[in-house]
Amino acid sequence: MEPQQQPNEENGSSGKEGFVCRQSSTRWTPTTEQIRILKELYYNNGVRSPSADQIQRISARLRQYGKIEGKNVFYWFQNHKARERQKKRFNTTTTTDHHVPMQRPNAAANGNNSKLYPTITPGYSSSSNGVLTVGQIGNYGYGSSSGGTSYVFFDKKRFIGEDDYDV
Amino acid sequence: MEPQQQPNEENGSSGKEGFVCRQSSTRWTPTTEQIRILKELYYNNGVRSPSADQIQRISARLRQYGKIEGKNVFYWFQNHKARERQKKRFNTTTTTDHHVPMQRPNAAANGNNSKLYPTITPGYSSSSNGVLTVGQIGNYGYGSSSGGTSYVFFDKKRFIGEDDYDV
DNA sequence: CAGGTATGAATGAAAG
DNA sequence: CTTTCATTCATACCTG
Repeated sequence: MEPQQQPNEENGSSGKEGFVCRQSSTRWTPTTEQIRILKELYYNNGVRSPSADQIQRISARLRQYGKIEGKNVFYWFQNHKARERQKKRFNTTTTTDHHVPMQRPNAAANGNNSKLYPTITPGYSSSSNGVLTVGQIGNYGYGSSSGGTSYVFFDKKRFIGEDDYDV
Repeated sequence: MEPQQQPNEENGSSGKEGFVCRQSSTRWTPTTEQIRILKELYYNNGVRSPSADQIQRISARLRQYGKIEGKNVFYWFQNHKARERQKKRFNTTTTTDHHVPMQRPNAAANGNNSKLYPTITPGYSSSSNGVLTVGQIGNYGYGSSSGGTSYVFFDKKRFIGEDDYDV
Protein backbone atom coordinates (compact mmCIF):
# COMPACT_ATOMS: atom_id res chain seq x y z
CA MET A 1 0.00 0.00 0.00
CA GLU A 2 1.19 3.36 -0.67
CA PRO A 3 3.75 2.48 -3.19
CA GLN A 4 5.64 5.61 -2.77
CA GLN A 5 7.74 5.60 -5.76
CA GLN A 6 11.19 6.77 -5.23
CA PRO A 7 12.23 7.96 -8.60
CA ASN A 8 15.50 9.27 -7.40
CA GLU A 9 15.84 12.92 -7.16
CA GLU A 10 17.64 13.35 -10.34
CA ASN A 11 14.72 14.86 -12.00
CA GLY A 12 15.76 18.33 -12.69
CA SER A 13 17.92 19.22 -9.87
CA SER A 14 21.26 18.00 -10.87
CA GLY A 15 20.42 14.93 -12.78
CA LYS A 16 19.38 14.84 -16.29
CA GLU A 17 16.03 15.03 -17.78
CA GLY A 18 16.57 11.65 -19.21
CA PHE A 19 13.17 10.50 -18.23
CA VAL A 20 11.55 13.68 -19.07
CA CYS A 21 10.82 12.52 -22.53
CA ARG A 22 8.16 10.26 -21.24
CA GLN A 23 6.65 12.19 -18.46
CA SER A 24 6.81 15.70 -19.63
CA SER A 25 3.99 15.23 -22.01
CA THR A 26 1.67 14.27 -19.29
CA ARG A 27 1.19 15.07 -15.74
CA TRP A 28 3.66 16.42 -13.35
CA THR A 29 5.57 13.89 -11.34
CA PRO A 30 6.93 15.46 -8.24
CA THR A 31 10.37 14.55 -7.07
CA THR A 32 10.99 13.33 -3.60
CA GLU A 33 12.50 16.62 -2.66
CA GLN A 34 9.44 18.43 -3.83
CA ILE A 35 7.17 16.11 -1.98
CA ARG A 36 9.21 16.45 1.12
CA ILE A 37 8.94 20.19 1.05
CA LEU A 38 5.30 20.14 0.26
CA LYS A 39 4.58 17.88 3.16
CA GLU A 40 6.72 19.99 5.33
CA LEU A 41 4.63 22.96 4.46
CA TYR A 42 1.48 21.04 4.91
CA TYR A 43 2.13 19.45 8.21
CA ASN A 44 4.68 21.68 9.72
CA ASN A 45 3.38 25.00 8.73
CA GLY A 46 -0.21 24.07 8.47
CA VAL A 47 -0.46 25.27 4.96
CA ARG A 48 -3.52 23.77 3.46
CA SER A 49 -4.83 26.21 0.95
CA PRO A 50 -2.08 28.54 -0.09
CA SER A 51 -3.06 31.74 -1.73
CA ALA A 52 -1.87 32.70 -5.13
CA ASP A 53 0.89 34.62 -3.60
CA GLN A 54 2.08 31.69 -1.61
CA ILE A 55 1.72 29.38 -4.53
CA GLN A 56 4.04 31.46 -6.56
CA ARG A 57 6.61 31.45 -3.88
CA ILE A 58 6.33 27.76 -3.23
CA SER A 59 6.54 26.80 -6.84
CA ALA A 60 9.52 29.04 -7.25
CA ARG A 61 11.24 27.27 -4.47
CA LEU A 62 10.34 23.85 -5.69
CA ARG A 63 11.50 24.64 -9.14
CA GLN A 64 15.00 24.11 -7.97
CA TYR A 65 14.29 20.46 -7.72
CA GLY A 66 12.45 19.97 -10.90
CA LYS A 67 10.07 21.42 -13.33
CA ILE A 68 6.93 22.63 -11.70
CA GLU A 69 4.16 25.10 -12.25
CA GLY A 70 1.90 27.03 -10.01
CA LYS A 71 -1.03 24.87 -10.76
CA ASN A 72 0.87 21.81 -9.67
CA VAL A 73 1.27 23.27 -6.24
CA PHE A 74 -2.28 24.37 -6.21
CA TYR A 75 -3.58 20.96 -7.11
CA TRP A 76 -1.27 19.24 -4.74
CA PHE A 77 -2.64 21.03 -1.79
CA GLN A 78 -6.13 20.68 -2.96
CA ASN A 79 -5.79 16.97 -3.41
CA HIS A 80 -3.83 16.34 -0.32
CA LYS A 81 -6.32 18.09 1.78
CA ALA A 82 -9.25 16.52 0.09
CA ARG A 83 -7.95 12.99 0.35
CA GLU A 84 -7.07 13.34 3.93
CA ARG A 85 -10.48 14.56 4.63
CA GLN A 86 -12.03 11.90 2.50
CA LYS A 87 -10.39 9.15 4.38
CA LYS A 88 -11.45 10.58 7.61
CA ARG A 89 -14.94 10.77 6.44
CA PHE A 90 -15.29 7.04 6.65
CA ASN A 91 -14.55 6.91 10.26
CA THR A 92 -17.26 8.95 11.81
CA THR A 93 -20.17 7.24 13.39
CA THR A 94 -19.62 4.08 15.27
CA THR A 95 -16.15 3.11 16.03
CA THR A 96 -16.92 -0.51 16.45
CA ASP A 97 -17.57 -1.72 13.03
CA HIS A 98 -15.68 -0.83 9.98
CA HIS A 99 -14.86 -3.61 7.67
CA VAL A 100 -12.71 -3.43 4.62
CA PRO A 101 -9.78 -1.79 6.23
CA MET A 102 -8.40 -0.69 2.97
CA GLN A 103 -5.95 1.51 4.63
CA ARG A 104 -5.49 2.73 8.06
CA PRO A 105 -5.67 6.43 8.45
CA ASN A 106 -2.14 7.55 8.27
CA ALA A 107 -2.00 8.26 11.90
CA ALA A 108 1.68 7.87 12.17
CA ALA A 109 2.40 9.39 8.87
CA ASN A 110 2.15 12.84 10.15
CA GLY A 111 2.29 12.07 13.75
CA ASN A 112 0.60 15.20 14.74
CA ASN A 113 -2.73 13.61 14.73
CA SER A 114 -3.11 14.45 18.32
CA LYS A 115 -3.57 18.05 17.61
CA LEU A 116 -4.46 17.64 14.06
CA TYR A 117 -3.47 20.96 12.75
CA PRO A 118 -0.77 22.54 14.75
CA THR A 119 -2.40 25.88 14.59
CA ILE A 120 -2.31 27.86 11.51
CA THR A 121 0.62 29.80 12.65
CA PRO A 122 -1.22 33.04 13.02
CA GLY A 123 1.84 35.03 12.34
CA TYR A 124 2.90 34.05 8.94
CA SER A 125 -0.27 34.26 7.01
CA SER A 126 0.01 37.70 5.62
CA SER A 127 3.68 38.06 5.92
CA SER A 128 5.08 38.25 2.49
CA ASN A 129 2.65 40.45 0.76
CA GLY A 130 -0.18 42.63 1.68
CA VAL A 131 -2.52 41.86 -1.07
CA LEU A 132 -5.35 40.59 0.94
CA THR A 133 -8.34 40.19 -1.15
CA VAL A 134 -10.66 42.96 -0.48
CA GLY A 135 -13.78 42.03 -2.18
CA GLN A 136 -13.17 42.38 -5.83
CA ILE A 137 -9.92 43.86 -6.82
CA GLY A 138 -10.21 43.89 -10.51
CA ASN A 139 -13.10 46.10 -10.66
CA TYR A 140 -12.55 47.17 -14.14
CA GLY A 141 -15.14 49.74 -14.38
CA TYR A 142 -18.13 47.68 -14.96
CA GLY A 143 -18.48 47.99 -11.34
CA SER A 144 -21.36 46.33 -9.83
CA SER A 145 -20.96 47.84 -6.47
CA SER A 146 -23.57 50.42 -7.03
CA GLY A 147 -26.66 48.67 -8.06
CA GLY A 148 -27.94 45.23 -7.41
CA THR A 149 -24.60 43.79 -7.75
CA SER A 150 -24.03 40.13 -7.58
CA TYR A 151 -26.31 37.25 -7.63
CA VAL A 152 -26.13 36.83 -3.95
CA PHE A 153 -28.48 39.63 -3.70
CA PHE A 154 -31.32 37.87 -5.21
CA ASP A 155 -31.44 35.02 -2.83
CA LYS A 156 -28.93 32.46 -3.51
CA LYS A 157 -31.06 30.09 -1.64
CA ARG A 158 -33.83 30.49 -4.05
CA PHE A 159 -31.52 30.22 -6.92
CA ILE A 160 -30.04 26.98 -5.91
CA GLY A 161 -31.99 25.41 -3.19
CA GLU A 162 -35.22 26.22 -4.85
CA ASP A 163 -37.15 25.90 -1.73
CA ASP A 164 -39.92 27.94 -3.06
CA TYR A 165 -41.47 27.31 -6.36
CA ASP A 166 -43.79 30.07 -7.06
CA VAL A 167 -44.57 30.78 -10.66
CA MET B 1 -6.31 23.29 -20.35
CA GLU B 2 -9.20 21.41 -21.62
CA PRO B 3 -7.79 18.17 -22.80
CA GLN B 4 -10.62 16.70 -20.99
CA GLN B 5 -11.93 14.03 -23.15
CA GLN B 6 -15.48 13.70 -22.35
CA PRO B 7 -16.24 10.07 -22.77
CA ASN B 8 -19.90 10.71 -22.85
CA GLU B 9 -20.68 13.25 -25.41
CA GLU B 10 -23.72 11.62 -26.83
CA ASN B 11 -25.75 13.01 -24.10
CA GLY B 12 -28.19 14.29 -26.54
CA SER B 13 -26.52 14.75 -29.80
CA SER B 14 -26.81 11.26 -31.03
CA GLY B 15 -29.39 9.58 -29.04
CA LYS B 16 -31.80 9.90 -26.29
CA GLU B 17 -30.76 12.24 -23.65
CA GLY B 18 -32.85 10.35 -21.26
CA PHE B 19 -30.04 8.50 -19.64
CA VAL B 20 -26.56 8.12 -20.64
CA CYS B 21 -25.35 5.05 -19.08
CA ARG B 22 -24.56 6.05 -15.63
CA GLN B 23 -25.40 9.59 -15.10
CA SER B 24 -27.18 9.07 -11.91
CA SER B 25 -24.92 11.67 -10.48
CA THR B 26 -26.53 14.74 -9.27
CA ARG B 27 -24.08 16.74 -11.14
CA TRP B 28 -24.56 18.12 -14.56
CA THR B 29 -22.28 16.67 -17.18
CA PRO B 30 -22.09 18.97 -20.13
CA THR B 31 -21.90 17.51 -23.55
CA THR B 32 -19.24 18.52 -25.97
CA GLU B 33 -21.73 20.51 -27.92
CA GLN B 34 -22.76 22.41 -24.88
CA ILE B 35 -19.21 23.13 -23.98
CA ARG B 36 -18.45 24.27 -27.44
CA ILE B 37 -21.26 26.74 -27.40
CA LEU B 38 -20.44 27.97 -23.96
CA LYS B 39 -16.90 28.63 -24.97
CA GLU B 40 -18.03 30.28 -28.08
CA LEU B 41 -20.08 32.64 -26.02
CA TYR B 42 -17.33 33.18 -23.61
CA TYR B 43 -14.56 33.86 -26.03
CA ASN B 44 -16.32 35.10 -29.05
CA ASN B 45 -18.95 37.19 -27.49
CA GLY B 46 -17.16 38.10 -24.37
CA VAL B 47 -19.89 36.81 -22.19
CA ARG B 48 -18.50 36.40 -18.76
CA SER B 49 -21.26 37.12 -16.35
CA PRO B 50 -24.49 36.66 -18.18
CA SER B 51 -27.53 38.23 -16.77
CA ALA B 52 -30.59 36.36 -15.84
CA ASP B 53 -32.05 36.95 -19.22
CA GLN B 54 -29.05 35.66 -20.96
CA ILE B 55 -28.80 32.69 -18.73
CA GLN B 56 -32.29 31.73 -19.43
CA ARG B 57 -31.75 32.00 -23.13
CA ILE B 58 -28.50 30.18 -23.12
CA SER B 59 -29.79 27.30 -21.13
CA ALA B 60 -32.74 27.05 -23.41
CA ARG B 61 -30.49 26.82 -26.38
CA LEU B 62 -28.22 24.30 -24.78
CA ARG B 63 -31.08 22.15 -23.78
CA GLN B 64 -31.22 20.90 -27.28
CA TYR B 65 -28.06 19.02 -26.63
CA GLY B 66 -28.82 17.64 -23.26
CA LYS B 67 -30.39 18.23 -19.96
CA ILE B 68 -29.39 21.50 -18.46
CA GLU B 69 -30.62 24.09 -16.05
CA GLY B 70 -30.08 27.73 -15.60
CA LYS B 71 -27.88 27.31 -12.63
CA ASN B 72 -25.58 25.13 -14.63
CA VAL B 73 -24.98 27.92 -17.03
CA PHE B 74 -24.57 30.33 -14.22
CA TYR B 75 -21.99 28.21 -12.51
CA TRP B 76 -20.19 27.46 -15.68
CA PHE B 77 -19.50 31.05 -16.42
CA GLN B 78 -18.57 31.76 -12.90
CA ASN B 79 -16.16 28.92 -12.75
CA HIS B 80 -14.68 29.50 -16.12
CA LYS B 81 -13.97 33.07 -15.40
CA ALA B 82 -12.69 32.45 -11.93
CA ARG B 83 -10.37 29.74 -13.06
CA GLU B 84 -8.98 31.73 -15.87
CA ARG B 85 -8.18 34.51 -13.49
CA GLN B 86 -6.91 32.21 -10.85
CA LYS B 87 -4.58 30.45 -13.15
CA LYS B 88 -3.16 33.70 -14.22
CA ARG B 89 -2.75 34.68 -10.67
CA PHE B 90 -0.21 32.14 -9.68
CA ASN B 91 1.60 32.34 -12.91
CA THR B 92 2.02 36.02 -13.33
CA THR B 93 3.34 38.33 -10.77
CA THR B 94 1.18 41.26 -10.08
CA THR B 95 3.88 43.71 -10.78
CA THR B 96 3.23 47.04 -12.30
CA ASP B 97 -0.03 47.66 -13.99
CA HIS B 98 -2.53 49.07 -11.68
CA HIS B 99 -4.30 50.94 -14.32
CA VAL B 100 -7.00 49.15 -16.12
CA PRO B 101 -4.90 46.90 -18.23
CA MET B 102 -7.89 44.81 -18.53
CA GLN B 103 -9.14 42.86 -21.31
CA ARG B 104 -12.00 44.51 -22.89
CA PRO B 105 -14.91 42.25 -23.42
CA ASN B 106 -13.53 41.53 -26.75
CA ALA B 107 -15.78 43.30 -29.02
CA ALA B 108 -13.90 41.54 -31.73
CA ALA B 109 -17.08 39.82 -32.63
CA ASN B 110 -16.93 41.99 -35.65
CA GLY B 111 -17.05 39.95 -38.75
CA ASN B 112 -17.56 36.93 -36.73
CA ASN B 113 -20.99 37.84 -35.84
CA SER B 114 -22.61 34.81 -37.17
CA LYS B 115 -26.03 33.68 -36.28
CA LEU B 116 -24.76 31.42 -33.65
CA TYR B 117 -26.39 33.35 -31.01
CA PRO B 118 -29.52 34.91 -32.31
CA THR B 119 -30.01 37.38 -29.57
CA ILE B 120 -26.59 38.74 -29.23
CA THR B 121 -27.06 41.36 -31.81
CA PRO B 122 -25.35 44.51 -30.71
CA GLY B 123 -28.33 46.65 -31.08
CA TYR B 124 -31.13 45.17 -29.17
CA SER B 125 -33.78 42.70 -29.77
CA SER B 126 -37.12 43.63 -28.66
CA SER B 127 -39.01 40.61 -29.63
CA SER B 128 -41.70 39.31 -27.49
CA ASN B 129 -39.35 39.40 -24.67
CA GLY B 130 -37.78 42.73 -25.12
CA VAL B 131 -35.00 41.65 -22.98
CA LEU B 132 -32.32 43.60 -24.65
CA THR B 133 -29.41 41.34 -24.65
CA VAL B 134 -26.27 43.26 -24.59
CA GLY B 135 -23.80 41.07 -26.16
CA GLN B 136 -20.37 42.45 -25.95
CA ILE B 137 -19.30 45.82 -24.76
CA GLY B 138 -17.98 46.29 -21.34
CA ASN B 139 -21.26 46.79 -19.79
CA TYR B 140 -22.33 43.42 -18.77
CA GLY B 141 -25.90 44.15 -18.73
CA TYR B 142 -26.29 45.91 -15.48
CA GLY B 143 -24.65 49.06 -16.46
CA SER B 144 -27.77 50.92 -17.23
CA SER B 145 -28.08 53.83 -14.98
CA SER B 146 -31.76 54.01 -15.39
CA GLY B 147 -32.81 50.48 -15.81
CA GLY B 148 -30.21 48.95 -13.64
CA THR B 149 -32.81 47.31 -11.59
CA SER B 150 -32.90 44.29 -13.75
CA TYR B 151 -31.24 41.98 -11.35
CA VAL B 152 -33.22 42.59 -8.32
CA PHE B 153 -36.38 42.18 -10.19
CA PHE B 154 -35.90 39.27 -12.37
CA ASP B 155 -37.27 35.97 -11.35
CA LYS B 156 -34.63 33.66 -10.14
CA LYS B 157 -37.13 30.93 -9.99
CA ARG B 158 -37.04 30.88 -13.68
CA PHE B 159 -33.62 29.35 -13.59
CA ILE B 160 -34.41 26.42 -11.55
CA GLY B 161 -38.06 26.23 -12.01
CA GLU B 162 -37.95 26.51 -15.71
CA ASP B 163 -39.24 23.09 -16.19
CA ASP B 164 -40.80 23.50 -19.53
CA TYR B 165 -42.65 26.64 -19.77
CA ASP B 166 -40.80 27.60 -22.88
CA VAL B 167 -41.84 27.17 -26.44
C1' DC C 1 1.14 -8.17 -19.47
C1' DA C 2 -2.83 -7.54 -16.13
C1' DG C 3 -4.54 -5.55 -12.04
C1' DG C 4 -4.69 -2.43 -8.24
C1' DT C 5 -3.62 1.75 -5.91
C1' DA C 6 -2.02 6.42 -5.37
C1' DT C 7 -2.34 10.70 -7.17
C1' DG C 8 -2.30 14.59 -10.67
C1' DA C 9 -5.76 17.15 -13.13
C1' DA C 10 -10.26 18.91 -14.07
C1' DT C 11 -14.54 20.81 -13.03
C1' DG C 12 -19.38 21.20 -11.15
C1' DA C 13 -21.31 23.06 -7.04
C1' DA C 14 -21.36 25.92 -3.41
C1' DA C 15 -19.76 28.73 0.48
C1' DG C 16 -17.82 33.05 1.89
C1' DC D 1 -15.96 37.98 -7.12
C1' DT D 2 -12.93 34.58 -4.44
C1' DT D 3 -12.05 30.41 -2.39
C1' DT D 4 -13.06 25.89 -1.03
C1' DC D 5 -15.32 21.26 -1.25
C1' DA D 6 -16.52 17.05 -3.54
C1' DT D 7 -16.40 13.95 -7.24
C1' DT D 8 -14.61 12.09 -11.15
C1' DC D 9 -11.33 11.14 -14.91
C1' DA D 10 -6.69 9.94 -16.39
C1' DT D 11 -2.47 8.23 -15.59
C1' DA D 12 2.00 6.87 -13.27
C1' DC D 13 3.84 3.30 -10.95
C1' DC D 14 4.03 -0.69 -8.12
C1' DT D 15 2.81 -5.69 -7.63
C1' DG D 16 1.90 -10.33 -8.92
